[in-house]
Amino acid sequence: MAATANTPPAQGSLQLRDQLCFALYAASRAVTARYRPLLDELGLTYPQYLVMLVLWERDAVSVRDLGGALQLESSTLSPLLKRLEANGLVRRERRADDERSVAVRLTEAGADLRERARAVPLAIGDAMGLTPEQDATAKRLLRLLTENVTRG
Amino acid sequence: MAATANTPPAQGSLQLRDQLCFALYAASRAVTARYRPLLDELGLTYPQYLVMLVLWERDAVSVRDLGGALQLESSTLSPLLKRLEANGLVRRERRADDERSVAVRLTEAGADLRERARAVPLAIGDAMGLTPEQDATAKRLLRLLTENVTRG
DNA sequence: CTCGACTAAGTCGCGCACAACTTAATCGAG
DNA sequence: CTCGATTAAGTTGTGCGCGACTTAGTCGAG
Repeated sequence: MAATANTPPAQGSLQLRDQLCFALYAASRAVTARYRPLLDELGLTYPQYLVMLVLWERDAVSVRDLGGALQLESSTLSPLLKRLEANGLVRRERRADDERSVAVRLTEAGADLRERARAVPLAIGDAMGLTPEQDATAKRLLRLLTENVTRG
Repeated sequence: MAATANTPPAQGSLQLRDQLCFALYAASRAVTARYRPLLDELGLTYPQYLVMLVLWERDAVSVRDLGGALQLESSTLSPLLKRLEANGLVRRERRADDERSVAVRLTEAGADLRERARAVPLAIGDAMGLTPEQDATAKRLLRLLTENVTRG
């Protein structure tokens, strides 16, 4: 009976609760859900918010570089950017020096949104409720995991 | 210049690389991507695989309980289960004692798939490349994070 | 210069994920 | 017993996320 309670997860267990992958999947959706009401206020979805984070750091980014930063395909980004453009937050224009490439730039409204977005990471950090050490450890492990799983 | 390299992330930074939420989002998608070729062999998507994990543990589960285990809405599960049924892996039948509830059961093919799925967690665990301690820490932190973010 | 390889962005189809809603069954206060 | 509230499952609409493919522009060997 003690075997059920305290046995460490067997290698290759098919039990849902043993699996890191599920903890990851559940946590990711839970965090996104937590963002939703805050981002609704800004008229953004979570992936749109990530794109805006990149543009607030550095304006005039190509779709390719956005994909590199966010690890997203152009087939995901193109429609998303179209929606951001329709909402008046970004403009897209072909690069003069390479007509294949498209530069995504903030509009005035897109740049202005930054101020209103400042409260978001604080609110989320607060909701996450991890100590700075836990936060750092989590980030370190998740990056290592991403690295390992992507290479391999 | 040392400030750029070694400054700890400011509270409420809008920098993408500082954010735990992005590390989580990226890791989750990277892990799912790693599963994809393995699950293609079994004719499953990743969320379908999670449903099968639950059913392999305990057969005849209601949609409600599946939702509880996986933290998914019926609006996500209903079409997913329909596809699993179309692929011959599960059956759905109304409960006699409560006609609102639907019991999801494995077909023979669904039960048989379990054997072929045994290799999957091992392969993924291997690809993740974390030590048992790192794996345990990651799970612990992700569950804590999910808990905090869900309650709050 | 030319033409085939490569690259950037975008389209299309499918399967989630979830909010808002609908339908049907059950429950429980009066 | 009855009827309003609750609950389970499903439907609809929107936005990802990605594989497979298309279109258009660039590059480089010959």
